[in-house]
Amino acid sequence: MEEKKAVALQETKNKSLKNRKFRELWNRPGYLIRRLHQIHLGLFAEECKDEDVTPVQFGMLSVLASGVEMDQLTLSMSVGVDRVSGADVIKRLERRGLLHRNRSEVDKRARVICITPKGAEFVENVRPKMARAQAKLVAPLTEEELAELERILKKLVEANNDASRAPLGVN
Amino acid sequence: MEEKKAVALQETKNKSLKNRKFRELWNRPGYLIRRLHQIHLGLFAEECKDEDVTPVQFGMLSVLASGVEMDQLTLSMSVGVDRVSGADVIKRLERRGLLHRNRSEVDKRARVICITPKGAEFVENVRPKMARAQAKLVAPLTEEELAELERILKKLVEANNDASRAPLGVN
DNA sequence: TCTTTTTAGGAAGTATGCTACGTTATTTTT
DNA sequence: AAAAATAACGTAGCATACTTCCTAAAAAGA
Repeated sequence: MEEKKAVALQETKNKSLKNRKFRELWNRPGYLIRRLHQIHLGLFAEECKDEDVTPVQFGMLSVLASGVEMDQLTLSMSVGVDRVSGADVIKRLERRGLLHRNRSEVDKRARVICITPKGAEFVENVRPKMARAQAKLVAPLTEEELAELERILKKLVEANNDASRAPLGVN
Repeated sequence: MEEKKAVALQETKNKSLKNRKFRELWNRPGYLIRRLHQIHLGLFAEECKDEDVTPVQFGMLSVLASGVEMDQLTLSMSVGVDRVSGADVIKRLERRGLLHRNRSEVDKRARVICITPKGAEFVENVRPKMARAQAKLVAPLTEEELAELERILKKLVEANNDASRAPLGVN
């Protein structure tokens, strides 16, 4: 009983501690992550302004660039967006002639997505620009900090994967 | 001349190293950050499903909750979104009666935003849920890892602030 | 004072990223 | 084989988050 009380008290303490800690926007991890996401979008857009492409669009194309074919859902999941968002992105990429959406012979519900030669060329063209955006994003860090950041981010994404609305590896 | 050549060679090496490093989605910091951002949105939505509020909406309200008044631009910048996105969010919050948009007497262009009693109550109601979402997001980390993550994120956001499309402290 | 520039906001357009609902096709269960 | 569950996709709707172009007001400079 005594122990239980002590635990409850400790939990209350932790809770109010966290409430205090997260009181300012600047101390909320979620806020910092949102800001960094915005910054990456900005850097990516700047590097790729001639190509007019977004990180998600490039992500999809670079998955397809190895020559694999897959349905819309698999493709969406492999870049970590939900089915509907993915379908939108795919539609826009099709409109630009960077990929094909073929009806599957095996499964009449599915659309099989494959990259076009134009799309493959596009990927190789954009890849160095994407890499520059990534490099700029983490440029302020030392090598040790970058390694630590990547380790922690991967840990968080792996551990919380099911909390996302577009969890990976579900299908 | 020899030195210049060496430097150029080194740069080429670094570049191809980075190209190789960022080849897989999973090793792109921008990708990991986007995923973690999604995860936070998911956790926040889960905690606040009864209230139907987003992190940005809550961010705005919690800035206003101290009783300050400000124009739309200042408010938008203080939570790190651009003018237009901010105006949209403010419109929705006004529709729900959580804040007022009054024409400024001093500057006839500006709208002065202030929180309503209902809005203030809302903030206090939601604050613990927001804190729980933050806590869940970083729950997989040790205290040392959390401290390191926050330090690195702040460093990145500060250093890259101007790269964002909604830089802070500009106005 | 008058002109120029800057600033606050509105409106329209686009992309990402969801939820919810419906349709059709496939798979599983009975 | 028929019924039920599941799965892939489509459509509609909403929120965030930008861009660009516009108007009107304020500030700065000549």
